[in-house]
Amino acid sequence: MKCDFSTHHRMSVATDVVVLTTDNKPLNNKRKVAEKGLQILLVKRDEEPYNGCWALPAGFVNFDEPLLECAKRKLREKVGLDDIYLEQLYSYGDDVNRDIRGRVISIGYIALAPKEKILLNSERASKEAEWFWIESSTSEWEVDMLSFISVLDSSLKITSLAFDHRMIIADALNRIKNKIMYTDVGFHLVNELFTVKELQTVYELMLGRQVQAFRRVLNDKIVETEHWTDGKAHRPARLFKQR
Amino acid sequence: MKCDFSTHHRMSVATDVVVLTTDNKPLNNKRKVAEKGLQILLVKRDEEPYNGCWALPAGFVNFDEPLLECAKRKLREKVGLDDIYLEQLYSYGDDVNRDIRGRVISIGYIALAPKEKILLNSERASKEAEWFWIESSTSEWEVDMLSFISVLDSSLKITSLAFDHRMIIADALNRIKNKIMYTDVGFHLVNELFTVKELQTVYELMLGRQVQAFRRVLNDKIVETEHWTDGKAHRPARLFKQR
DNA sequence: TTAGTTATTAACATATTGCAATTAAGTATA
DNA sequence: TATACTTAATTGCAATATGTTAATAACTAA
Repeated sequence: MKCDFSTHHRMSVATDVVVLTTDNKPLNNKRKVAEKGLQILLVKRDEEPYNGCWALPAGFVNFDEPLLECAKRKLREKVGLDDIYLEQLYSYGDDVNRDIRGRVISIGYIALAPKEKILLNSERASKEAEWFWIESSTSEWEVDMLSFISVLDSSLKITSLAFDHRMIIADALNRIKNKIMYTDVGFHLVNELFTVKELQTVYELMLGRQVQAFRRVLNDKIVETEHWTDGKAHRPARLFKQR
Repeated sequence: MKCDFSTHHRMSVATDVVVLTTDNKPLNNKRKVAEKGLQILLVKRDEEPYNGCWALPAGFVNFDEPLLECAKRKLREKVGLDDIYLEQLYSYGDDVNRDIRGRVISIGYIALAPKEKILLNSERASKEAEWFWIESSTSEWEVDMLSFISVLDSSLKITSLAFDHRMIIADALNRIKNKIMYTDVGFHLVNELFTVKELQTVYELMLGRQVQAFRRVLNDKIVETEHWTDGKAHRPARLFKQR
């Protein structure tokens, strides 16, 4: 059977971006230590379906637009982000009814950046965009175990996200978890200059476990600089950069 | 700017499948040992563009068809394969002109199977499908270094493949290479019962290097059976199965 | 019987990692 | 100023994993 290149098989293609970063959690009464946590950027939808629901920054790919360019554009338009690390995650299109409006194939992307870099552009961000803490009750990033808690209002806990975005987020977290020890993706979540502790925290948050002798393990991926954290507290730490 | 769900952004979506297996290479005059090699299944196109060129088994996704189902269907239709391991690879759509006919997003898939399993269905295979040896002059699967040599006619060496299929193949090989030591994908390339040597060969072909003390490394992934290779040559080898 | 081939295990060196202790350099406070 | 406290960074040791080589086992072929 010849395949005719007509319109009968045309469908909509969208990109969905999982924007991840880390930040200091609010100080716990019991412990004075500034614990770090994982954050994800979500936007509140203002149209059907899922109107009012929180969702990943997403949008349709224009007919003459590269996929990656669409992901970048949506980050620019919806949350004012630019020049951020992006990698393709997975394509979602096995459930033909994943979007009630019609057949939509969605290309998932992962975006990573240190919080400082993102804050620079935050004034341009949409008012409907907000950071949420990512929590998981297991060391695995399982769909059922994921929860999202508002950074601004800890009483706001999202249990349902638009479309299949919960699954996309779980896939993104597992992707990073699986490759962080074997690749250099972790460096996208710290500044150009970073302390060993900062980088270690990123790795441990993604892995959901501690990493022993981190300095030794990462030794050939990082290089000392002559800069130090300013000594406002305790012993100053040496700043490193990626080799 | 609201996104209108009309037809202006609709495009064609296709699946491209990289079918990989291993087989015995023809006996070399100098060495009697039956060396193994990697093979890929390609089909000869019978329509424009790239009419007459070799290409990956591929085709357009129907409007109401899951992506994975489309990949399965194309393997059935074009090369008579069924019940074969399939995993999604990557989606190709950054070059808006990758198909001269219009905007086409292609979802790449990887299919793996031992040659014996594939041969069972070979009678149903298209006459225009053929296995090719995959060679690389480096230990990396680089696009420039890949070459494809016909299994049936060693003088037939493909230097150009249809569309961006050469890149898709390189991506597929690197994907398997990167995950074979940390996952169980390698088992899809051997039979249910296999010798240590057979599994080791699969790993070494994908990695492009030797793996020392393979039995020890894979020890917790395999389990002994009471079956042995039939003693037609030399010492019989114990057959294992996946744990 | 002996040499040749493949399979399998073992022995040893080296590399990596988990774990715990130690030293270093700052702050806070009595 | 002395002491306790906090964080940073290094070191030592045990346990595990891997690279390398050798030894042993089971069969074929001459």
